Amino acid sequence: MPVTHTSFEGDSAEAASAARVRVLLPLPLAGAYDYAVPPGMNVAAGDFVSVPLGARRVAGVVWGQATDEVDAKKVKPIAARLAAAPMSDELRQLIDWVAAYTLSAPGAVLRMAMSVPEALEAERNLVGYGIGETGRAALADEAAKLSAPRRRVLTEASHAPGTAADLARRGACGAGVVKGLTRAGLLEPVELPRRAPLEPPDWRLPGPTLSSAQDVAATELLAKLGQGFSTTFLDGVTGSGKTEVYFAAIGKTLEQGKQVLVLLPEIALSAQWLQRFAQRFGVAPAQWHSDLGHAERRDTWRAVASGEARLVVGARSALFLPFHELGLIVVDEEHDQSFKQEEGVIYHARDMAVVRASLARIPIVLVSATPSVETQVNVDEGRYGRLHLPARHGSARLPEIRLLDLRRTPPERRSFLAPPLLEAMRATLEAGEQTMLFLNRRGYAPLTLCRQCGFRLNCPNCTAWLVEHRFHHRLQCHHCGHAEPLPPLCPNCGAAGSFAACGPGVERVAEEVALKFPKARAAVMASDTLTGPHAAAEILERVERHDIDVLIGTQVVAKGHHFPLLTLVGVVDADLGLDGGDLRAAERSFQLLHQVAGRAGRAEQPGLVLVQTFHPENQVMRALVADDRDRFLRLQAEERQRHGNPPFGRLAALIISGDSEDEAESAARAYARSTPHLPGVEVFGPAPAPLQILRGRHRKRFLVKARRNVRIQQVMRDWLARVKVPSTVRVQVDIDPYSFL
DNA sequence: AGCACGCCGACT
DNA sequence: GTCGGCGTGCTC
Repeated sequence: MPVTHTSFEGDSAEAASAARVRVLLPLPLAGAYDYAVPPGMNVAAGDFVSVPLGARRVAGVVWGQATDEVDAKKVKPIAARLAAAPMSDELRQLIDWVAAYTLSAPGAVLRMAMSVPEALEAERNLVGYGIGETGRAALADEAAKLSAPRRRVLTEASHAPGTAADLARRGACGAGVVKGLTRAGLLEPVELPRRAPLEPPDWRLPGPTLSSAQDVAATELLAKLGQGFSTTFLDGVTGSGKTEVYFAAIGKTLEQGKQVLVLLPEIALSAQWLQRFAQRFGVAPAQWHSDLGHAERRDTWRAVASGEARLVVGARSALFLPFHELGLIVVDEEHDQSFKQEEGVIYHARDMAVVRASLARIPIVLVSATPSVETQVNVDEGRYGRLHLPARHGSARLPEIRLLDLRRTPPERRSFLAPPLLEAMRATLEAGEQTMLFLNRRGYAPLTLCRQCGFRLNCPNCTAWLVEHRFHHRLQCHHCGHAEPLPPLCPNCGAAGSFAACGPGVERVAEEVALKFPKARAAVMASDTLTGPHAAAEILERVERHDIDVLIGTQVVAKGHHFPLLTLVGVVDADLGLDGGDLRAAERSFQLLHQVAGRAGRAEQPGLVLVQTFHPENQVMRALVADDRDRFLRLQAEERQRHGNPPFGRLAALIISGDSEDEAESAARAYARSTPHLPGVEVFGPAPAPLQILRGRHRKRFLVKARRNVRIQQVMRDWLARVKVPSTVRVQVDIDPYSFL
């Protein structure tokens, strides 16, 4: 093949363009840019390159053959080909796919796959010092004149080389001694690896004995490995042993020499999963999440690209890691909303994981005890397979769930726990057992108002109330992070001491518990009272040791963790998630409450769950009490079908925001004038967004609803192209919106 | 995303 | 008289 400067195929007929390639840059540009391949350089699609862009140099990826459309005068040569292993075809296809699906710039998607630019540079080893021939001779020669520090350092170096600082520390002397020894030729510079190599997970370790149901499921799952793309929903309640089933598939995939990706929500809080993995495979897995340090990120990215990391467990962004030999993807807690990224490139990691698996021609397993309606419908319609695990004999039985109708048994004034719940708590305490109170609301009170004039304390940047946090002595906005001290006087009427807290948050429930059960040891667990994963682990340990009688928490307490003495769960306000025009509100409530309820009880003694609600007749409450998930899902699916909602129809949101109400309003009018009128497409709006002002920006929303067979991306693209708005106006498209704020 | 170019307020 | 604010627009 006449490879002038590139190694693309079929370029013999266009020798001129053969020297030009498209390079995708990790920037939100409309498309890839063309660059000339300098003589002597050889590049292929997927190669990482460094290219000039304006005055700077940017790393990018060769995306393909260039056309000759761009003026030759503009085209600059590639500066260098980078050492990193080229990006796989599969990952490049995923990036294009996600960009097209979400209506994002391809470069913006690429940026997620190139989140650590330093990882592209060749791995540099550390300069260290080891003992040389002369040094060894000097050390062996008793008569040699060696100072005590020099002798200590040489002895240390003879055991193992190290960096200058390392040897000085081990020899208990200054760095000058190492320097001197090097100058004298007794120590010689050597290259040291920058970090210890990753231990691969050991799939040979014997797993636990599987129950017959687990064994059947595992066998079926194993049969799918290496057989191309398939999607399997692994269905089972907590304690049914789902994890062991997919661990079997992981072991087999590792044995076949393939890499594995496990996506988890909120990885920072799942120390328990890591522990389980380590128990099963002998080592901690490589991790990928937002609180990794810089060096750790770089090393992990490289280890994935080089194939050193055989398994990665990560949050949604791990989806864009540069695997080359991916053999299996697992999405645990597939229903969890945190898989939906709501900023920047707006995408759903579970759905895009299915796309990656399909492009890579590998199996993917979605795991949940309370599947999303989307997944359930995909199973019903035969697109996804299903493996079901019944609750295991001898495992925790489902607790008894009882509704407390707050209209019939209201709590006392200024109190939030109804008498039957207080009574159950008293009995639980007396029995020496533990209670968990669940309220999905951080802080002390969601609203603070002035009793004199009725003024409500609002966020200056958002259309939202400020939430009082007594723990931090502040008022906080839960949308933009604004925080301020509680003002001494009412900012509106100047009254002193007139503030009244309205409604409960976890801190206020804790106050009530302290008041009514002064002897009980209580603790609050919410995302803002925890300083990190360690803090969470510490509280859970205290619960385990029975240093805590009552644990009060937000949804961070809903996941995992079985405490044998935890026999009572109280849901303080089960109606919290029900309102709002969100089509997934009921589903989300069910998932959360089901998960919370699962915290109560143990094998010998099933627990009790008391659910405080004003709507005992609500579908969610009835499904909870009857423990009838499948019927609930069926009803939800039917309702979505009746209204043409996803997955039976398609939704897209258009969010317009500007610095002023006027700006947002006039931009919204411009879009309204060009609203698409197409068969099977309905447009709602413009409406002020429920959060009219968010982070100081005024917002308007359109909602587009289309029949399933409509290419909604094309509809949105055309609409956007018809309208011109000032550049200060931001226009975001959210395909398959989950949040309606 | 950077970075430069470009027109209006407080300083040497 | 300049230094510098960040609005606007481009980068193959």
